Amino acid sequence: MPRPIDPARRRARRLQIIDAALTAFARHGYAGATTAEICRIAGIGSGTFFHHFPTKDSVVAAILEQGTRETREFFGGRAPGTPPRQVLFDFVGHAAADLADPRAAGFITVVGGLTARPEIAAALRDDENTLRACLREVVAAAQDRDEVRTDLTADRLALWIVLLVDGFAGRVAAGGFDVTAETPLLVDQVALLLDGSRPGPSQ
Amino acid sequence: MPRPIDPARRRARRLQIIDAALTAFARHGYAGATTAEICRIAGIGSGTFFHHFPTKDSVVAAILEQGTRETREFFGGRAPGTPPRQVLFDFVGHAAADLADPRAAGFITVVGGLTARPEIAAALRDDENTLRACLREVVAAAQDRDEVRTDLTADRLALWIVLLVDGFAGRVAAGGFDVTAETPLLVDQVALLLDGSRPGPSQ
Amino acid sequence: MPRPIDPARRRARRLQIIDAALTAFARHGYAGATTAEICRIAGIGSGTFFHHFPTKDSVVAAILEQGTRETREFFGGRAPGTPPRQVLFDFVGHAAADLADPRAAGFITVVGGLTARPEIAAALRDDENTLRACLREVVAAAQDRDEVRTDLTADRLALWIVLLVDGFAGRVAAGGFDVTAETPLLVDQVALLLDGSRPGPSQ
Amino acid sequence: MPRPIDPARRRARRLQIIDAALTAFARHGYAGATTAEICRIAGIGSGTFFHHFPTKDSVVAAILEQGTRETREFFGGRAPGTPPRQVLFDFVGHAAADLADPRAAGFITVVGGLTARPEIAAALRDDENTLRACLREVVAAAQDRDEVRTDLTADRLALWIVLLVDGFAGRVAAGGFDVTAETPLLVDQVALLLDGSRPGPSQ
DNA sequence: GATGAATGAGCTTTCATTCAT
DNA sequence: TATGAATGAAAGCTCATTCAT
Repeated sequence: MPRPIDPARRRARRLQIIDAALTAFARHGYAGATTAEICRIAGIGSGTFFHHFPTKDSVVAAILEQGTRETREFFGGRAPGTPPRQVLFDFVGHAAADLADPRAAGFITVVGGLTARPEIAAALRDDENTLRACLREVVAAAQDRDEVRTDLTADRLALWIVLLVDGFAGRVAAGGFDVTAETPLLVDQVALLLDGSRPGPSQ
Repeated sequence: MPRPIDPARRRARRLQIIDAALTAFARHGYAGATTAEICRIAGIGSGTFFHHFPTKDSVVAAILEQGTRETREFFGGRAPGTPPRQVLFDFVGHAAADLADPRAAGFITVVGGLTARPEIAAALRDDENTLRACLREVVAAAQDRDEVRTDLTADRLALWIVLLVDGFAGRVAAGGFDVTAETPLLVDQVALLLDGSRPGPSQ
Repeated sequence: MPRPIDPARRRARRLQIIDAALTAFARHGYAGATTAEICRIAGIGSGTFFHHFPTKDSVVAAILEQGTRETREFFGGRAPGTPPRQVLFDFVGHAAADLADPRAAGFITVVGGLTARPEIAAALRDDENTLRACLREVVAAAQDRDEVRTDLTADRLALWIVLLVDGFAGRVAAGGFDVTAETPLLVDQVALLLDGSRPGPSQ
Repeated sequence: MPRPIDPARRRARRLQIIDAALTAFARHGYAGATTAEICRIAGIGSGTFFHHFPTKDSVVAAILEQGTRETREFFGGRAPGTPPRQVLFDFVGHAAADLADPRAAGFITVVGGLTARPEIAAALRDDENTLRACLREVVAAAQDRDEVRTDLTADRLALWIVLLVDGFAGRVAAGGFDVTAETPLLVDQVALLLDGSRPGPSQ
C-alpha cells in the first residue's frame, strides 16, 4: 500500500536539507561539511539524505539552481514600466540584501573552489549564464534609452556588474564587512560603471 | 664530515613543491589535488613532500605567505618619488599582471573556501591585513596630496580596491575573461573609485 | 519507520571485534596487529571497525575495561559467607584459569608496553586500581579475622598478590609454561606470602 | 687515507646510542620511540645511527645481549667459595638494584610486547635461557648442599625465581613502587620459595 | 519513506632505511 | 665516519554511499 507521496512534504524535506547544508558549508567549507554533519543539523538520518539527493554534490547544485531560479524570477517579476537602469540598481540592491545572510556569502566563496566537480561546475555555469543573460538584456534596453553608456557592449557591462557584486560577496565572506553600510558604495560604483565618466572631463 | 647543508637547495625544493601544488590546486581544487598528485607533478616521493611541509595545509599557507612577502616587497620597492596615486595604479596593474598566470586566479578561488582550516585562515588573514595596511598607507598619502577623494577614509578605499581586484580575480577564474583586454577597465574602475561620484570635476 | 536499532546486535559486533583484536594482538603484538588484520579476522570491512571503535587504541581500552568489569563482578559475586582468605585463593585460581587462554597472557604482555598511549594508560591504571582496591578490601577483612598476617598492610599484600599473578602471566606469555601444572605452586606462593612465616634469610 | 678505526670510539658510540634508545623506549614505548627521537637524544644524525646498527630492532637486541653478557659475568664473577644459596640471594639483590634505574623496568615491559619481531624474540629467548641456565646450575648446587628444598626440580625453581623478579620489574614499571623499600620482601619471597611450604598450607 | 550499520576506496601522514656527499 | 635529504611502503582513519529492515 504505497503511501500517497505528498509532494509538499517532499519539497519541505528538500528545503530542510538544503538549509542544513548551507549552514554546514558556510561553517566548515565543502570538504569539512560531511554528509553526517548536514544530517545532524537537519535532524535526519543519512539514509534520508540520500533519498532526496543522490550525491553530496547534488545538494550544492540544487542550491545553485535555486539561486538561478530566483534570478529568473527577479528579472521576470519587474513591473513592466520600470526603467531598465532602475532594474539594474534594484538587482544590485537585491543581491546585496541576499548577502546579509552570512551563509550566502560563505557559500559563494566555498562554491568558487569547486569547479573541479563536473555537476557543480555545470550548475555554476548555468547560474552565471542566466544572470549575465538577464543583465545583458536589461543593460541593452537601458542603452537603447540612453540611460547607460554605449561605448561598452551590453555584455561587457553585465560582466562587470557581476564582477562588482562578486567582489562585494567576497568581502562579506572575508568578514568585518558591514553589508548595509557598504551597499550604497556598491550602488555608486555600479553607477560609475554605467556612466563611465573617466578621468578627464566628467560626463 | 657533516655534509655542509645547502640552504639554496632546500629553498629550491620548496619552490618546486609550491609550484607543483599551485598547478594541482588550480587544476583539481584543494580536495581534488591529492598530495600524491602534487608529488607526481613535482617529480618527488611523498616522503620528500612531508620532509619539507608538515601538512598539506601548510603548502597553501606557504603559498599565501609568499604572496604576502611579495606584496610587502612591491610596496617597499617603489621609487621614493613616485606619486602615491601612481603607486596605487601600479599596484593594480601589477596584481592584474599576476593574474595572467591562470593558476593564480584558480588558487585564489580555491583558497577562498578554505577558511575552515585554521592554518590557512591565519595565513589568509595575514595576507589580507598586510595588503590592506600597505594600500591604506598609500591611499592616505594620496589623500594628503589631494590626489584622491577624502570623503571616504583611507581604510575604506583600500578595502574597495581589494574588492575590485578580488572581483577581477574571480572573473579570471570563472574563465572566458581576457585579462589584458579587461585590465584597462579595472584601472578605470579604480580611478572612478578614487575620484568619487561624478558631480564636479574629476581629479 | 525507523528500523528499531538492536542494541544486542551492536554489542555482539563489538565483542566480535574485541575478540578478533585479542587474537591479532597476541599473535603480532600491538604495532604488528594492523587494523586491516583485525578486520580480516573479524570478517568485517575497515569502515565497520571504525564505526564501532573510534581508534585502534580504543579497542585495547575496551578490552581492559571489560577485564575491569569482570574483576568487579568476580569480587561482587562471592557468596557472602565465604571466608576472605578463601576469596583470595579463589581469585588467584580464577586469574590463573583466565590465563589458560594463551591470548590473555599475550595481551597482558603486549599492553604493558603501551603506557605511552594516554587512553590505554588510563584504562590500565583504572584496571589496576580496581583490582588492588578489591584485593585490599578482602585482605583487610582476612586480617580482621586473623586469617592473614598483619605485619604488612592490606595494601601492600594486595600489591604483592598482583605482582605474583603478573609474574605468572609473564611466564605464560614467554611460553613453555604449563599453566595447570604451575597453578598449585602459584597458590602455594600466595599462601606463603599471606602467612609470611619466614625461617630467617638463610636456611 | 682511511682513518684508523678506533674500536674504543666505536664502542663508545654504540653505548651512547644504546643509552639514548633506552631512554626513548622507556619514555615513549617501542613504536613511539622513533629512530629520529633516539638520534636527537643521542645528539647524532640518522645516518650515524644506521652506521652502528643495521635496524631499529637490532638496538633492542643489542641491549638485551648486553644484559645477557652481564648476567653471565655476574654468575661467572662470584667468589668460588660463596655458598650457592647466597649466590641466589645476591642475584636477586643485584637484579633489584638494576631496576632502580626506572628505564630498565620500562624497557623490560616494553620489550615484552615485541615477541613478534624475530630478532628481538631470539635475543629475548637467549637472555632468558642464559639466565635460567645460570640459575638452574646454582640452584642444583644449593640442592646438593641441602640449602634448598629438593621437592621441586632445579629448573622449576629457577623459573620461579625469574617469575618473581619479572613480577617485581612489572610493579616497578607500573609506577608508585618503591624499589628499595620492597626489595626485602622480594628476598623474603624468594626465601619462602626456596624453602617451600610448611605443613598446614591453608591458614 | 526513513533509518543507520556496513562498506571500502582513497586519503594524509609516518618512519625505518638508503646513499651521495 | 658522519650526515640528513630523499624515499616509498604501509598504516590509521574518513566519509560518501548502499541497502536490509
